[in-house]
Amino acid sequence: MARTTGSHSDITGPRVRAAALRLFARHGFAAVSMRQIAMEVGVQVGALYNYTPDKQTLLFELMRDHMIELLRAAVTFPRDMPLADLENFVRFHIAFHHDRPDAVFIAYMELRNLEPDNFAEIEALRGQYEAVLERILEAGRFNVADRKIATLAIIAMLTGVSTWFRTGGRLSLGAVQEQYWEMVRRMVGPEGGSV
Amino acid sequence: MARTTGSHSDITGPRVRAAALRLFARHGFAAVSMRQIAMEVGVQVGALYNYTPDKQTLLFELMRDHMIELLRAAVTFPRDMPLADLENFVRFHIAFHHDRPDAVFIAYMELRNLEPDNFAEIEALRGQYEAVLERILEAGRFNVADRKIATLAIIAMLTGVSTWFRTGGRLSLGAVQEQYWEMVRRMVGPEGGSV
DNA sequence: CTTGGTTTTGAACGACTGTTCAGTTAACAT
DNA sequence: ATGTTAACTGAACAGTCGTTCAAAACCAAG
Repeated sequence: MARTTGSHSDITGPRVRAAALRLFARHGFAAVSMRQIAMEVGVQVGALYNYTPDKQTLLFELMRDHMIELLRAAVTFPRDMPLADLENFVRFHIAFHHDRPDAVFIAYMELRNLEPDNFAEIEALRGQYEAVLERILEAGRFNVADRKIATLAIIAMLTGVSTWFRTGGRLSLGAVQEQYWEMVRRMVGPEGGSV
Repeated sequence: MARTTGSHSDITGPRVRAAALRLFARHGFAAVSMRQIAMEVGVQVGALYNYTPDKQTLLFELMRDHMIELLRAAVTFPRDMPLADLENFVRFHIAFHHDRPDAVFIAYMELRNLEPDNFAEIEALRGQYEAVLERILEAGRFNVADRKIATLAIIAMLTGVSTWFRTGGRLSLGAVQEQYWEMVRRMVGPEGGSV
């Protein structure tokens, strides 16, 4: 046997990435072997190397693609009214991360498994994403003592949702978005707030 | 050669745990080999098995000990005035986690590498810690729509500090505590707040 | 100085690791 | 129908993995 029936680059390629994403998120980059990925795809190990030069690059590209997609979606904000932009950001962050639990998990947990150059690139993208929120906080005259800290605090808080939220649980995603928006709104002080 | 001069169980034991903690935090459980740990301790691999039945248990006990210490420190709160208790909790959480960056990192990142039974035990301890904050929020009549969500949001926000805070940076730990307390105070609404 | 117990070594076990590549087969163009 | 190329197999490479264990070396007590 060699090439299997119905085998195509544009079919196997995405399947390799999907399997890697799933397994890396589930068990961690270091704990997953190339043979496990191959088995999930239904192919022999060697075939994977048609789609990635090595395991490290496979991880890096998954993270990079996720961050780029996140960033692209984030910068399309209208950027008109700061309070509305902030609300949009909060709801967007929760929804976007909820739709991609595996990618989110990897992007936050596997940084230490990246080689220095790759790490720097992902960190830069993350910085750009944080800058989106920071600019919103800057545009509105929110009552924050330190804009950078408020940015990081809000993002950490919102990202935390994906560690416990499960569809079909006590609360709908909409209800969660609502409550987090309420908390963030209060956190950044007045401006249509409670004063 | 066999036993080396000055070798003692009560010296090597802690050194094994310290090395494992450091390496697991740095590179991840799955990426660290028993031989690496042994080398850090200055001993051969086999010697490690005088101090742990296996690698998995070594990880589990590090996490369990950390969680127990965290919990013990947390339940000593006076539990008199809710607003003061909340402030104490915020400052405590930041300080405690800042003092143990490696243990914190492991406790939050290596859950998926625990076998089911071990996982359940750590999760139970985590639940108890969350309950401490939840009870504080319950005692005070804070303006939170959902107590459980507020609990998780606050803890996620506070824990996030350890991902970026470095001693000697722009802000002192005290200043960070101050700002986070301010944000939390606003987040949970009135009660000596801004209304 | 000997005995008994604790601690560590050194080597080995079988299984698994990421990666490479010649050979084989399916798909497509002519 | 034939030739070309893209996709995959199967096997091998040199290491590394967690774990076990007899033998050796140390420490303390008698």
